Amino acid sequence: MNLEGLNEVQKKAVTKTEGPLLVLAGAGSGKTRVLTTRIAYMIKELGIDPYNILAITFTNKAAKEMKERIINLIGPSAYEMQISTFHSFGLSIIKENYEKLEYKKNFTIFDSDDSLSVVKKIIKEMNLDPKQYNPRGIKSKISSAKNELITPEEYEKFVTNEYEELVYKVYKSYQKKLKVNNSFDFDDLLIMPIKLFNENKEVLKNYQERFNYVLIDEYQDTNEAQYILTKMISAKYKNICVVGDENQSIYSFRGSNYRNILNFEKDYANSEVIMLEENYRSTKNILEAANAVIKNNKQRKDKKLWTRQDEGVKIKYKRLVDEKDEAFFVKAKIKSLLEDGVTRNNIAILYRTNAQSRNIEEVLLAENIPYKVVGGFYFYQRKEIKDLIAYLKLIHNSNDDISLQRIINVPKRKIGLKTIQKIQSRANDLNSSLFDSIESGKELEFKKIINDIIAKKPKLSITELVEEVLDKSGMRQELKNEKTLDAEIRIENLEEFKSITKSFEERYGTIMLDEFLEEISLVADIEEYKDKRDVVTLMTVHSAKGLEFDYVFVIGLEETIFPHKNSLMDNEQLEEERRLCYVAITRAKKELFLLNAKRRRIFGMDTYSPQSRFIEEIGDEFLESLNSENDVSISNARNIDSSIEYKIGDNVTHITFGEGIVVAINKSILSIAFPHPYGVKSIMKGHKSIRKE
DNA sequence: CGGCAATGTGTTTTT
DNA sequence: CACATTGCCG
Repeated sequence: MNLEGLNEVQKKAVTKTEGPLLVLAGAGSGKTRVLTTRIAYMIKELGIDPYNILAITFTNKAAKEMKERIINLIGPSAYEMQISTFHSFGLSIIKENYEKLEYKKNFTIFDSDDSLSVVKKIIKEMNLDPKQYNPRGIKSKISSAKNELITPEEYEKFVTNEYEELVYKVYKSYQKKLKVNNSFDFDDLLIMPIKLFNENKEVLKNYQERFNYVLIDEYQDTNEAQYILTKMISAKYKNICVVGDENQSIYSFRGSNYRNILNFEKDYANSEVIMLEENYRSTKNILEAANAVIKNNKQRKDKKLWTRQDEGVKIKYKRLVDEKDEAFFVKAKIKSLLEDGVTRNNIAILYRTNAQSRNIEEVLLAENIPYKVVGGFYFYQRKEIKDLIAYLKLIHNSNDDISLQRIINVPKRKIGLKTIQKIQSRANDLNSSLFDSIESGKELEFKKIINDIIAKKPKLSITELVEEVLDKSGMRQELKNEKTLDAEIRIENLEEFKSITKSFEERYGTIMLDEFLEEISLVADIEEYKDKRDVVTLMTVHSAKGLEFDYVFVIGLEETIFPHKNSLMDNEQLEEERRLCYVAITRAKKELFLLNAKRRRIFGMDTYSPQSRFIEEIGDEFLESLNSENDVSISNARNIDSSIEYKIGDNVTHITFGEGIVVAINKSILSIAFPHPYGVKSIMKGHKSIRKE
């Protein structure tokens, strides 16, 4: 096993395999390399069975990457290893033990929207005004409680006011509903294994024996449930290695607690601590800028990253007129980088909120610069896709009342509120699911459709099953009848869904419905199923954690955006924004551009914000301002050939997005439907990026 | 029951 | 601005 090329500290982190180990790994300190080498070392040098190793990462992407890198190091035996996110690890335990949890095999997983629907429904049933009691707020309270491992019974004890009393009632009923629906929400994927282990010590023992080597990445982002789960699994052998950096803790809104990492030494006796402080990623300027920002946080261990690298060029800062100008600046800069021979894969644009991607997309689109948006909710969030998935969920688990209610009248079957109330009350009387309680009326026809598909299911592939649903449900026909552009796009999207199922089948062979539903509920990011292309990357700073790029643009550095307005009042939250900024800066290897806009349209309203405080915190030493007194907008240049006429239905080819169909024309703007995952894009008539067939 | 217009409400961040 | 929800009419 070749450990050359690792520094002394890294080598130690690789070879100290027994007992508790805390690796404090600063940004860019070669953490992933250490982790993968460590696992390879354990298997190859020490002969540890990969089956006995559990590695937990924070995102599916990280899990996938880690697995690939280990396979490169040691070959296919790495497939024996469990490398997954906390949530998919939890799910795998649930799958092996659903009976002990008193669930049926065909359980489903509720996504955040499903959970919200349940809460809304409960509030309605309690005859409360959802305006007065915001369902989102209540849902988030419930989720926090669950992640703190507080049961409804325990929650009741802490109730101090009317609102908490209400949350308690909703929480209790929420849990009951999940159970009746034979379903788990995201939080359950962590909690249920803990419950299982508490009630079945021998089950826990089996997992402890199996996973006698445990590795946890991004430990600073673990919440209470994840913390306890980790502790339980590793309690027997205590061969636990956690890796993290409290300066990069950015998920407290999800209950994560960076104190878990600070307390590690107290939690595990005889633990060893290794600090990786040499940064191999960024230039001195970038690294020092990051240090300058983070030192403003009071709550942190004092540690400082250093690098042997050159100073590099100063960070560029530019304040622009508005968000369009900002996007144009990014585009212009990217173009010149590309002309200098930089490849698109080495460029990223980072932002605080998902909504900010839009302006950038429009400009890149018009300029034929291929890009991908990572993590956007894009596809799976579309109505028609969610409807289709609801059909699949109901077919899989007929107890899923939430899915049933979503689609019982999709397409329109003249089943309205009255009918649903009727079914509901019969279901209550019979103590059955909505689906089982149906025995007459229009709804019986719906039931028949579902039952027919269920009967055919064993003989069908997922793609065929989807086809069957689109066909027999009447969804496709209804959209076809509409003959609107909107409907056409929806049909396109549904067809596109089949290309996902197909790529699944090509990749994994025959896949069962439950596996498929599982996958799409846990891996929301469609980019994961696509081949790597040479494109510019757009994503939130949160999604960028763990990644690196030669050239990084951070946009929207304004007070109220970054730091976000909701965080300005609370110092704890402000410090988290600052850590987020630290993450953003440290993504860059060679050059960093910081941008903001004087004026920005938010909710259709013009808003004016001063520059982000983080700009000043970096200071002139590392920062070069590109602002001058007489700045003018640069966003008026356009390249259009107005002589080309278009009509709806025209086939066009876009250099980046391939073949598309014109689905709408609004003055000089064309709406063109492109294949998945691009969807419908707006492009100027006659723009040089498109060619009429 | 469906359709349409009026009204209102919201965006941090993600498994 | 974009969308979801509500209220009213046929």
